[in-house]
Parts: sequence; structure tokens; C-alpha cells
Amino acid sequence: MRSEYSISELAREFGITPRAIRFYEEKGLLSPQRNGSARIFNAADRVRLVLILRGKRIGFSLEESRDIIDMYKPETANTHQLENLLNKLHGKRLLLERQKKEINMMISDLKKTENTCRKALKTSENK
Amino acid sequence: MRSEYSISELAREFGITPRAIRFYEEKGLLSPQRNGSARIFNAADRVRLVLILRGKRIGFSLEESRDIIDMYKPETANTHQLENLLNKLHGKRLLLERQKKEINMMISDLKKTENTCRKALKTSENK
DNA sequence: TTATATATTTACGTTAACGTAAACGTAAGA
DNA sequence: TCTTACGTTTACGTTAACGTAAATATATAA
Repeated sequence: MRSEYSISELAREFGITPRAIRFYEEKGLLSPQRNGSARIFNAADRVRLVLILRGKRIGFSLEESRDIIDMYKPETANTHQLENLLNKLHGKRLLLERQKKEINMMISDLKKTENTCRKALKTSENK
Repeated sequence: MRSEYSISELAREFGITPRAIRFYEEKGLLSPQRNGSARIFNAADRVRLVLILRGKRIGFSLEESRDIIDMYKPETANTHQLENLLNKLHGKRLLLERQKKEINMMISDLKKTENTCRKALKTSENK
């Protein structure tokens, strides 16, 4: 595992296009270093990209993903900022837990329908 | 609980606009009866709307939600169609379970950051 | 030296999921 | 009878998240 990547290396690894990565940078979700004009991504950039794509898969907008990603840098925050951050983190977590419940509901719905389906198959076999 | 609703009643109940509901119908996710030109939604329509909105909250497109909703009507399917449906149901469920794992990862990430945050708060209090 | 692969910026195009507005019909209450 | 509330259709506008294409630079292998 190296710690530096070109744009097309990352694109290949994650099955996206360089255009998409540039777009994420344009929106302020990434800010890789440069070698001349060429972008150089490090391990931290890669992690941010993972978080972006994970966010996408669970229905987050880029804005929301940026909010979350930005929370990961505790930085040099004062007490007030830390409390603020803590509240935001907690809020996002509650949101995710609600989302998880909805997914559980859909899963159990699907299971039910699967069973109905299996029963219908059995009766049609005995025909 | 009644079993018939006007478009604005449903819109109010779910915090969306009548326009959105008409849009879902336009895309074939709903097909309410009519009283003249006015739409009348029944209990089944309402359930479909719940599924649409639930789908949205977990990041499904309307297309995907329609796929899922359409699975709920076992209809008068033959054996082959039932097997096909069963596969689709199973596929969607696997997808949802993967999605659930991603959410769990994000939740645990958020918890970690929350803890880091709390520790930083404690040390800044002892200062 | 030429072709191939990679990178850049700029800019216009596209799709989904509605928002917004216009123009209209209908039914009920003051 | 007039206004208020609700419904309709038609149609253009908008935002997010890229796709696509053009024009250009750079390095490397044949």
C-alpha cells in the first residue's frame, strides 16, 4: 500500500471517473496537494473519498457528507466549538439510527413477501 | 381512520406537496381512482406512498422504489414469474443488508469521534 | 520523432425530482 | 353573488451530480 495516488488510480480503485473526483474537490470535499498542476492524493484524501462514497450509498447528498467529514477534524477547537460539534455528531447519529430502523422495516417487509412467494410456488407445484 | 383521502390530505399528513404526489403518479408509482377529475386515494394508495417516502429516506430513487413496490403484488403469476420475483426480492434484501452494514460503520465512526470530542472537552476543562 | 497515456481547465449538456406559475373548473359559506 | 378553498392540466424553471467534449500540456515507450 502506497500513500500517494494519482487521480486515475483512485478512480479505478473505486469505480468512478476522474471527473467525479474533480467535482468533489470543486465542492470542497477534497483538497489534494499538487505537483505542478497534477493532483496528488494521500492516505487522508483516500479516506475522505471512502466516506464520500459510503455516504452516497446510504443516500446522503454531497453537502451532508461534507458536514460529516468535516466533523472528523477535531482541530484546534475551543470548548464552545467542541460542544457544538458534539451536538452535531449526536444529531447525525440519531438520524442514521432512524434510517437503520427504516431499513429493518423494509427488510422484514421483503422477507414477508418472499415467504408469500414461496408458498405460492409450493401450491403451484402441487397442482 | 378513513379509507379515502384527497390529495391535499395526504400531502398534509406526510409533509409533502400535492405536486410531488402528482409527480409520483406521473411516474407510475401511484394510480388513484378518480371522481370526475379529482383523485381519490384509498388505503392501498396510502401504503404505496409510505413505501415511496421510506425508500426516499434510505436513498432509493423513485425507479428503485417502484421496483420494490411492484414486487408486493404477487398477482396472478406463473411459476417462472414467481421464481423470478423471488430472486429480485432476495437481491433487494441483500442490497439493503449491505446498506445496513455501511450505516453501522458510519455510526461507530461517529461514536468514536464523539468520544475523542468528549476527551478533548475534559482536558480543556482541567485547564 | 511520433504515438500513447496521462494529466489539466473550461464549458456546455443531461437526468431526477420536483417547484412555481398560469389558466381554469367547482363547491361551499358570508 | 362574490370570495375562499380546493381541485385540475400544462409548461417552463431549478438544483444536484456529474457526463461529455474540446483544447492543451507532459512524459514515456516504440
